[in-house]
Amino acid sequence: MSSEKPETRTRILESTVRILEKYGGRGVRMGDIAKETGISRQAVYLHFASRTELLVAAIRYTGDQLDVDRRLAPSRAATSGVERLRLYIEFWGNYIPEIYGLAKALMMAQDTDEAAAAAWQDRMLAMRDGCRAAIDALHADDRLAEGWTRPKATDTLWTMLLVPNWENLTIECGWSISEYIRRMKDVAERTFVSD
Amino acid sequence: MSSEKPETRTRILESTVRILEKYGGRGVRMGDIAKETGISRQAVYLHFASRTELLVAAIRYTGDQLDVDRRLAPSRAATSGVERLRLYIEFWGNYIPEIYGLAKALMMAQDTDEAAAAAWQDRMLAMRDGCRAAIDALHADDRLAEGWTRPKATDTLWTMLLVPNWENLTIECGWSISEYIRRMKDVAERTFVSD
DNA sequence: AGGTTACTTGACACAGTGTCAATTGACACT
DNA sequence: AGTGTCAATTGACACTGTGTCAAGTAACCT
Repeated sequence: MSSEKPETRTRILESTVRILEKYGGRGVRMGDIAKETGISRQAVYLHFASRTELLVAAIRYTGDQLDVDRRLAPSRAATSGVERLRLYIEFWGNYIPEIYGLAKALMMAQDTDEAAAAAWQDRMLAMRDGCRAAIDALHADDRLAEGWTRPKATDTLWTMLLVPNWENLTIECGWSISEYIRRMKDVAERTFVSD
Repeated sequence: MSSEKPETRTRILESTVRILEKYGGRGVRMGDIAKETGISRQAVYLHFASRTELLVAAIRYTGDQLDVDRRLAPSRAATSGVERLRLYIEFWGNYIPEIYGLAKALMMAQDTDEAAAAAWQDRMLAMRDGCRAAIDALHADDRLAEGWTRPKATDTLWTMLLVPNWENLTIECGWSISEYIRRMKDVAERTFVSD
């Protein structure tokens, strides 16, 4: 576990992230990852029992690398519910592009792979917690718009922020990251904030 | 093309829809479809050159069966922009559950299959037209909320109504169809309608 | 009877995942 | 030098699912 020389396991994870990012998660095979790492296909299996296990490890690895806690700090430190909501959307909007390749691969693996589904589910539930915290903060300020219960508002905000929506707006519609963030903040405010 | 006896092609389409609906689009193989139809796997290939072609034909077939034009009539007959928006969401919310199995299969095939991607894209662009019409109607009434251009509002409404969102709210969060419709109308109104 | 059409049967090529066994090369310990 | 161990290599193979191909069959039409 020391870090004197880049361990093969780590090198595999890094090239997995790199290559997945490059091809947007599409059609990346175990052999491609091995080639990118500069080892044999079987050597990958010495470190990860299956493609899914590798994908799951890769998303954990990038999560660690990207230091989610530090990025989340601003929204956690928000002094009002509205500010918390805005800062959380800002965090998330800047975070997605960094994990998109991985996310795409994991989302695609979901269809065939139970473990991948569970791993992605886990990540998305973590994101849901962030949404709930923002909605709760809004509610605590008595600024949650009428007609919403906290769970329903959480469901809705969570759904709005899902990766396929980001994908559609940025990749399909050609929005920039900053436009995505700006407009999602706007939509969320109009939808959830009273007054 | 007469309809005296159910043609094999039609029977294949019907069992495809049935089985896809049953398994939510997951893990349905050509052999399963053949078995469900009561013919050999190869017979399916006599009518459809590939799995994708079959899926595409199946979605067209259900589209025809479900008589989209009739269902769209109310929203097209709306006398105000707001009404048009609400009725369009109502149409769409009732329509998705009927095509969900197919939609899921087609969305999954997208990852590996160019033709499936094109077919689904085509359907989604048709849906986008409906969104644009609703936004245009709102704009014509001068009720499009400030900050929106018509294209950006169209992109956003379109994205909101995408199938994965429906999937998340109903299947994952457990919302009923009517709750989905009610709340989506509400969100869309708060987001796009001024006053 | 002959011909056409729709379907069946069984074999096979191909891609990608995952497994297995035999082998190599480097390093460490004695 | 000799031995053991560990990581990685090589090549073969099983398995699944798609799509292809060729030969055979059965019903229907004239």
